[in-house]
Amino acid sequence: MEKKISKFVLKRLPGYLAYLKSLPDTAPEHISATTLANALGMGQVQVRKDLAMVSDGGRPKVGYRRKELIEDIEQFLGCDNTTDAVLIGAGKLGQALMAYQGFSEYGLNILAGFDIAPAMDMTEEGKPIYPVEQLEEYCRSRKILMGILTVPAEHAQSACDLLIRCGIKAIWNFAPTHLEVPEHILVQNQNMATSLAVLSVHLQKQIKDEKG
Amino acid sequence: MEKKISKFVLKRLPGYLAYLKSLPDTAPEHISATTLANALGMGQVQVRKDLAMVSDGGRPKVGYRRKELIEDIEQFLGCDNTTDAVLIGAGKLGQALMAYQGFSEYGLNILAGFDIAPAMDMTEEGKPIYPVEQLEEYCRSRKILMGILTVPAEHAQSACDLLIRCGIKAIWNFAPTHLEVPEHILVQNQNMATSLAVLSVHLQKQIKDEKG
DNA sequence: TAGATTGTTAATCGATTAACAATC
DNA sequence: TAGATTGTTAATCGATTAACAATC
Repeated sequence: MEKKISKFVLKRLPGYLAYLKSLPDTAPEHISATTLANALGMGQVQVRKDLAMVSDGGRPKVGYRRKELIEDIEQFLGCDNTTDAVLIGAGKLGQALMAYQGFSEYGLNILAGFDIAPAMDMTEEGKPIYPVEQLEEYCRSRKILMGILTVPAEHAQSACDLLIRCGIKAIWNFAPTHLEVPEHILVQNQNMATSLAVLSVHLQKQIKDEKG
Repeated sequence: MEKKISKFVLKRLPGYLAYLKSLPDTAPEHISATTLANALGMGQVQVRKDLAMVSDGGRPKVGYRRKELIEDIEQFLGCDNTTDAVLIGAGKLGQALMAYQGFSEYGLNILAGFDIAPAMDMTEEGKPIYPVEQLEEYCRSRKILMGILTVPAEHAQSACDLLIRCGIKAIWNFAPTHLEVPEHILVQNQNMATSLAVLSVHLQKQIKDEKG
């Protein structure tokens, strides 16, 4: 399975996975790309092509074995081996993320939070929150590669630089700012603003259409 | 400004806006697409084309008047007139979103939260949390058009249906599920799983490259 | 005028879609 | 065999990029 996969495909995979997992055990053992496409409101061909990238378990006439397909997608996405991560900025959002159980489904494990001035030394769920001074030692000793950034926009760049100094290779950025990073570091922006823009423009059009 | 804008452009606009706003008052009055592009690590041509979609204030040799450009983007994105929204699912994430100040920058105002079994009757910041039974009356009387969905995945579809019955036209979905909606309703998925997928695959590759 | 910067028109690139052949 | 479904090859579509003309 040594093909290069496009980001578009990659972003659709979690959708398939979530749907497949949501099916009850009583559901048929096999599922076709067509069925999946209809359920998710997508084109048949696209689903089939996407699945072909990560699995070769598709059999004409019957489709894919559900369990096998789930495993194939999970393996591709790396859900099977968990990634440890640290979170920087243990405010409301940061704590919400640390508390969220669902990440384990995708192989993410937030070990600890860090903050300039921790308001408490652990979350309600018992995850530790440390002062940032301890970040480097923590990351180095545990070989952490992923950092989650939930600090205010004005501190985002310096927090980002710090993470990189600590050996982090991938940053999940919740701050609404552009981050300047070296080439080999990946920043994935979880930018609320972009989603809001889409919604907002849609609503404006909707309102205008109603009037006009 | 009656052009049809692509979603790709739309999603880049908030980035420009955030950067422009982050500049201090002492910064030069004019800014060129080239400068913007370099600052955000993008192509010059793309920035120029994007800006041309929302503003005609660009002057050869000098660039855009910063303030004017900010206004133009804001007007396009509808940041100038606030959108009222309700939030359904007042758990950790829901409360974090209700508390977040930054949305007002983009014209979003979360009026109230709703929950099946509210753990409290307002957030720390003083925003009300009501039982879901009151959702319809609340939305109808205030003509709310936007709903934010922060319920667990298994309740997402029913909560979504409820929002639509209440007259909501646009849904910001934080639940990791596909939602089935009528044609005229817009669902914008703030899907953490897709971002995670991108990060995860990048890290896997990184690790493999180091070994190999 | 010369140079910087804009906006436009054409070329490239990649993703999606459509048509078809292969297979159980 | 016939039909459903897969995977592949070609066509379309749209976004990005490159080249250029226009303007201050």
